[in-house]
Amino acid sequence: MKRTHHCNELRPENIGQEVVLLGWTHSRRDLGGLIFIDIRDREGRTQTVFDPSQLSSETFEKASSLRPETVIGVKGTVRQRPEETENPKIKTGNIEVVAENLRILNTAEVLPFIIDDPEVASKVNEELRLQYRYLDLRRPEMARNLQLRSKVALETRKYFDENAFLEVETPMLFKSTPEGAREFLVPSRLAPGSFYALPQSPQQFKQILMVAGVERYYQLAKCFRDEDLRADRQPEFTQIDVEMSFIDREDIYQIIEGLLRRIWKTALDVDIPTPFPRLAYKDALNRFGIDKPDTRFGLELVDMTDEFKDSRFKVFSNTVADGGVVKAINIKGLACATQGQIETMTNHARSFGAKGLAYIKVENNEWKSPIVKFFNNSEKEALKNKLQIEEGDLILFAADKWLTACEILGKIRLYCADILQAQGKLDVPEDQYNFLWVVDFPLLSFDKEMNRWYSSHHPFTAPVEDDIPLLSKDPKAVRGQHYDIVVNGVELGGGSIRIHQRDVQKLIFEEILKIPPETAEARFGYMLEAFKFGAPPHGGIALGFDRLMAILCKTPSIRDVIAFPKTAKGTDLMTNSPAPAEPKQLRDLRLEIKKGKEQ
RNA sequence: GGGGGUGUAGCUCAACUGGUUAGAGCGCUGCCCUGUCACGGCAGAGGUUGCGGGUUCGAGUCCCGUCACUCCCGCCA
Repeated sequence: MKRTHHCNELRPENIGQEVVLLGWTHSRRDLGGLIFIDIRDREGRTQTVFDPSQLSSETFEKASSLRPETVIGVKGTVRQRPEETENPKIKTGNIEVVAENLRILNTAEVLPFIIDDPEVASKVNEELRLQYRYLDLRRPEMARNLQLRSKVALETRKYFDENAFLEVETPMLFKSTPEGAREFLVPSRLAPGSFYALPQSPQQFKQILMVAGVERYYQLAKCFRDEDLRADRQPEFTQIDVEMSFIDREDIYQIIEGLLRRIWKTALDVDIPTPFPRLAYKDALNRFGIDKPDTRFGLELVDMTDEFKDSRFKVFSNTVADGGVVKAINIKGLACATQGQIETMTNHARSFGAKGLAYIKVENNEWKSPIVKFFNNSEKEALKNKLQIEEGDLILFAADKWLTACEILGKIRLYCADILQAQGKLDVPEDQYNFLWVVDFPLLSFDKEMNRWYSSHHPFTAPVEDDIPLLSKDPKAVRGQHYDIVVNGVELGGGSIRIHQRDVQKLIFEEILKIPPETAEARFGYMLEAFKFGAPPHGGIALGFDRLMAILCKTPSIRDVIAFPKTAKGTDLMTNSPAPAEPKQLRDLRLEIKKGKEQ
C-alpha cells in the first residue's frame, strides 16, 4: 500500500478516485452495522466508512477492533457525503473514503492520555506530556506549532538571503568567558583538566566574522545558559542572530522591521506597521516603570516630585530632599481593590526595599486614604488635575530613588492590569502587536556590593559617540548604542553597535570594568588582536526565536514551541537526562565526583 | 538559594469541621446499534489518595520530612 494523498487533501474534485491514506486511527465511531474511522496524519484528518455490504467480513471485523492511534492504511474510493452528513469543522468534511481494504501497520496500546480531544488534552498534566512527548506532539495543536516554527525559520532564511546575508555556523565548543550568564562546561579528553564552554551566544564569533569581511551574517543559533528556568527561559534556546558591517543603528532597525513584517505576514497574515516607535529607556521607565513596556493599555505613571517637594507629608518631601522622586499611578476603576490585593501590591513595593505603599481609594466622592490628611489643597488639586482623578479610581504612590520608584509602580501597573482585565474593565487586545524600539540605555550600571561598574548590555557595546568623553568623568551619563525590540511587554531581542577600535575596547575592559589586563588578555585577547588588523565598524542584534514563536503560536510558555523542552529543573522526562556518567567516561576525562549530601 | 501552587482510578476532577465500603465524567472491557463525527444505549472492571514518619479510637483531610511538576523572586554580560 503506497500513500496517494495526505489526510487533508481530498476534496469534492477527487470524488470517484481510488485512493490510499496512511496514518493514525484518530477516532472510531462504531454503529454496529457501519463503522466510521477518522484517519489522521500531520496534515489533518479524513473520514473513512466501513460498510459490510462493500467489504469482506474479515476486513469489517478488523475495522471494528481498531484501537485509537493504531497505524493503518486504508484503500478506498472517494465519494460525496450523503446530504446532511457533511462536517463543516474539518476541511475534508464534504467527502469520505469508502473503504475497500484495511491494513494494520502497527498496533497501539491504551494511551496514557487522550490526544484526540483538544479540550481535555490541553489540560493534561505537563509532566505526563513531557514524558510521552511523541504522543503530545501528535496533537494537532502541537503539530501546528512545529509546522509554524519550520515555516517561520524558512521565511527568515529566505529574507536574509534576499538581503545578501550569509548564514555562517559558529562552534558549539567554545571557550569559557565567565562574564554574564553561567555557562555549561564541557571537559576535554585530549586536554585533561581543560574545558570548553557551550556558547551563551555567538557574540564574539559574529564580531570576528565582521573582521573577516563577511559583512552580513545571520544564523539560527543554538545558545546555552546554565541559569534557572522560567516559562520563557530554557537552558538551550534558539536565537535569530544578526551582525552587519558599515552600518548604524537605523540600518538594524530597518532590517529587523522588515524581517518582523515578513514573519507576521507569513505566520498570521497580519500587516504590522513600520517603522516601529522609538522610546528612550528613560521615558520607558518614567511612563511605564519598565524597560519593556506593554503599550496596549494606558495606566501610565505620573511624576509628582515638584508638587510634593515641600509637602507636610515627610515621607514624600524627605525623599525629594534626598534626591529621590515621587511617582503616582491612577488605576482607573480599581477603588474596589480588596485588602488582599493592596497587600500584594505592598509586598511588590517591599520587595524593592520600600517601607510601604501609599494609596488613595476614590469611593462615594471621598478620598479614602491614610495619608491624604497630610496634603494641602494645592497638593490635592495637583493630584486631581495631573492624575485626572474620578470616582472609582485607585491612586498608588511610590517615593524612592528614581529607578526604584518607577519599577515599583511598573510592577503594580502590570498586576492591576491583570485584575482589571479579569473584571472586564480593561481591554488588552490579544491580536494587537505593539512593537517598539527601546533606545538610549545607559552603557554602564553600578554594582554597589562589588563597588564597580558593569556593562548594562555587554562589554562590546559602543558608547554614543558624543558621550565618549564622559567615560572617565561621569560613567553613568554615558549612553550605549544599544537597542531592545519589545512587543506587548515581551523583550523579543536586543543588540548594539559594537566597539571596533582596539583602544576603546581596551579602555572599557581595563579602565571602566576594571578587568585586570592579564585576565582581559586571556579572555578577549584574540578579539583585541583581531581589531588590530582592520576591523570594520559593525553592529548587530539577536532575537529570541522561541519567544517569537510563542507569541505567534499564542502560548504563554516556550515549551509549547520547542519539540523536546526541559522541565523547570532542567531535566528531560522522556530520556531521563541528565544522568550519572560511567566510571570509564570519568576516567577518560580524569574527572572525579565528590560525594554530595545524599551519599 | 527563597516564596507560592499542585499531587486522589489510565486522564480531568470531587470528597463539609478528621468519621459508613473514597465518588463523577471521559477512557478501558463485554454486549447492542447502518449516517456518525466528543456517536448513542446497557452492564462491568479499575484506588499503596506521590513517598516516609507522626498526632488520633479513627487521617485523602491535621503536623513534620521528602520527591516530582509548575509559577514567581534572586539569577539570565
